[in-house]
Amino acid sequence: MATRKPNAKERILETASELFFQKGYSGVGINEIIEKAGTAKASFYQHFPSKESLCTAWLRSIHERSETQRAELLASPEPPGKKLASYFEQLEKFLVASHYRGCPYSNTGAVSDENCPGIVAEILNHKESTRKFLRALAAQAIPDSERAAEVGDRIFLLYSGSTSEAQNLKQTWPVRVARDAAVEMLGR
Amino acid sequence: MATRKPNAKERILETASELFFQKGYSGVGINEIIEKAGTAKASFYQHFPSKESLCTAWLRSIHERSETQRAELLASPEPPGKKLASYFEQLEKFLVASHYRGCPYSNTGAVSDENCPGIVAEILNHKESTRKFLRALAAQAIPDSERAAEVGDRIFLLYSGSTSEAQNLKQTWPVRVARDAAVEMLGR
DNA sequence: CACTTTACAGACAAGTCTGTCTGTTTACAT
DNA sequence: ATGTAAACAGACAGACTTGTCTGTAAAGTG
Repeated sequence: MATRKPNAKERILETASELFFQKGYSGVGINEIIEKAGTAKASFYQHFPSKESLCTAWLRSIHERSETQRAELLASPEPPGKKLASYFEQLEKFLVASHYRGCPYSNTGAVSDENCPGIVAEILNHKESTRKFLRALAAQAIPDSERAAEVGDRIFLLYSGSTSEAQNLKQTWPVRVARDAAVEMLGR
Repeated sequence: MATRKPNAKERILETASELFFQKGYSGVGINEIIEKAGTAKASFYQHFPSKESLCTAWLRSIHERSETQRAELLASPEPPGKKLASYFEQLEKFLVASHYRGCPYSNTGAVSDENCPGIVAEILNHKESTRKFLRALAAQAIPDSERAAEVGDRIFLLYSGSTSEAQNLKQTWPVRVARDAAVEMLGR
């Protein structure tokens, strides 16, 4: 027995991604992760120096995925209003599929101590990146660049608020309300 | 020694309020609470059957405080736009004073398990109450009641999003951006 | 075949957590 | 003054936490 399976690191990261997202960073322990990933504890600490570093690896991986999605959307030839609407509709699908677990970054930030600089930095990076994306999308519809930045920021807040409240209320109306408000903002 | 101080329950609740808010529900233990409150563990469990019940008592107490503030604001004779602006400015002061700890309800909801029905109910209650308040405030400026409800919901999302992102970014601009957007929404 | 990398199993340390329990002391009201 | 309620101190149980350590087994490479 003890059949050695390769790619322990990948298995750990995938399992941890699922668990961190569904149960929150502080709600999951190393023991549960390695048990569900089918690895030994020594294998874990060979690849990750600490639980926090596993967390930052997770946040970074989902950040990269969303970055490519956003780049594709920005480059798409559809009208900006339609792209924005479909961005919110993507969010709605994501929230329903994940049982309204909300934003992984905000959730993690709500529990991680101040003495977790790596995690805090990852959250900051992702949030600023989201803001930048929405400003760029707004700029595709609004010529005045100063006004576009302002509208982009407003949409950023609607996006964040709808994610958070859909999580709290376990309902989808916040996302639809935010989508309509955001699209209206673009349309002038 | 062992000078018996009365009002152990109050001291516990006050201490826990401070700690839960600053460090998050899952980041604070019973031992820390009773130590800082200067009570014995037995005294704690005489007043609260569990940590969760202490948490719901905390959430309820701050909910009641904000309810009276909102009732006063709704009844004030100032124009609705001004009231809304000052509601956001209150939020900004609160966030700065608390070192950007964000919304106690959302923060608690991000970590409490699904098997904490009392906490979940308290969050739901507060959030629905906030939504109702903002709908009522919007109705004071918008005659069409259906449109007022829609605008109230949008402001609710701006309010939530600005709180959340001010926490993540540790900056105040989200609150000011949300305030301006919200006031504009009322003004037509 | 020999060597190195990778993963395995699992005990262990040192600390945390919630909650229970026993017993003592203080304050107050009758 | 006597009974009762509330608060005290603190040991204890049992489970959990992160991280370390020792040793072994399997796979790939020269």
